[in-house]
Amino acid sequence: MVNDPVVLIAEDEIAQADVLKFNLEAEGFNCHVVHNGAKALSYLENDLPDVLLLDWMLPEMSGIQLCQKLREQDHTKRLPVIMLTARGEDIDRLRGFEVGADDYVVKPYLFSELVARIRAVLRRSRPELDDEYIQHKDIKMDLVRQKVTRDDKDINLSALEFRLLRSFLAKPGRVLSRDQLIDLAWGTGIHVLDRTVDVSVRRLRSALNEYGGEDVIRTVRGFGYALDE
Amino acid sequence: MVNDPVVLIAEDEIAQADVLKFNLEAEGFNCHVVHNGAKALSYLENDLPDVLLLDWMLPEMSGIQLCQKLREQDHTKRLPVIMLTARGEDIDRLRGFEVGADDYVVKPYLFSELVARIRAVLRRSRPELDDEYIQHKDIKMDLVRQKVTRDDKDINLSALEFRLLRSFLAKPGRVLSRDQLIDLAWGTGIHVLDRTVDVSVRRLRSALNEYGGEDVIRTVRGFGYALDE
DNA sequence: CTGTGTGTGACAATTCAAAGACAAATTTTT
DNA sequence: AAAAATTTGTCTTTGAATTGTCACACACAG
Repeated sequence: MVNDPVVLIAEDEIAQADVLKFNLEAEGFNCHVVHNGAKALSYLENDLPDVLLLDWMLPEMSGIQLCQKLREQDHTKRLPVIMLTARGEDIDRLRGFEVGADDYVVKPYLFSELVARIRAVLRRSRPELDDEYIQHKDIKMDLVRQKVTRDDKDINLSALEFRLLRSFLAKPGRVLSRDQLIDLAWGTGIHVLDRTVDVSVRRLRSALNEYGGEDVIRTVRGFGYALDE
Repeated sequence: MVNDPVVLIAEDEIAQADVLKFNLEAEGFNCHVVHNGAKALSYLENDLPDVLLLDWMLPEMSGIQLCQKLREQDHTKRLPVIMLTARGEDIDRLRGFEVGADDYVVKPYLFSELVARIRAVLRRSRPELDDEYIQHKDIKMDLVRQKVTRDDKDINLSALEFRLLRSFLAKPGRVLSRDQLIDLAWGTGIHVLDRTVDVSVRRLRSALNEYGGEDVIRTVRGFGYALDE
């Protein structure tokens, strides 16, 4: 019998950490919570989790600093790290500055997506946990690699188009209003015009139909759009 | 006239409210967020959501106080309220219906459980919002897909015709006056002529009878219209 | 029959979404 | 760091569908 994967959550907001822990445990992860960088470090002296969920903003020692420190220490050098960042917090620094995170998730996140990311990171060390993807008709979406294929041919989507398609795939058939789509694909609190959704849907459509095939997105006049079933 | 159930989230922690909103929207709820009791009250002056998610600890006015206040006001008296409380916060008082919440969820909560509670409360107060389908004789209306079939053949309805038919289906057999229909299908406060209702009913009729079948809408001379039983 | 209320066809005003274009912002390449 | 390529948001135009109103025909009750 294999032990449940262990997740260390480094997050200063107690309420948020608790909700996270509770939900992840229901998904079969074993969680420990620490509320600042120092405690994370001292925890890691004794125990190595399978993955570290690291809030970008931590008191005393920021997520970046902690992450860099981890990369210096021999025993934590290969520890998988997933960063939790708020939108707008300079994500470039994450990639460009070679902080060394394995992945990052932007808040507010879809809980199911976070789980998928964790599973993906774990897959490296524990290959019995497999990849997470969504399929609908001939469209396959790999949540982790951010890749989409249709009829086994690669579809090239921008980040926004990817999130838009993901919103549709999450609830196939359901009519989503433009406002809902903005919340789901752009993010809560982001302000763009209704018409911008139309344009992005058009771009998504034409990307999906690049190699032929029927239009899978149904326009529902006066309401919004839906994925055809 | 949005179709999805509307959830008002009263929670002061922005990050937490955002994650909640994001996830609930992916489940098909339409969410609004307010960050304190006063704002919740003023929101409720104008709009009534289908359910209120209320954090026990709110700045300025606690969740309890707010809830009690809501029970005093006529228009919010029957508003379903789900309390979000931290463990240890005195749940007995909630149970002892001293406060008047319809249900409560203890933080940290399982996201899926919260969704289940919301659905349960919704089922009680507005069962038609929780259903995917409304059916009447050979007419099926799929609310989340915004599709109508009669005798399994697709019926093409405009947005207004859809809302009109939904109004009839919500109260099968009951005679609805033109004014009532205007409130239900056009929206409260919208001004159109009585005769406009007649014309829209005609259009709805002819759409429904496109592939044959009896007229299901009965004219009640001097009163209005009703769905035949 | 008569007057009120409803169905019908027609029409104009309005609303709505697709397409095309373009500039600002972002990312990638050089 | 500069240049090129891509992505993204907005605007305008265009065509089509929807919607509100009217004038007139018809139906029904008294």
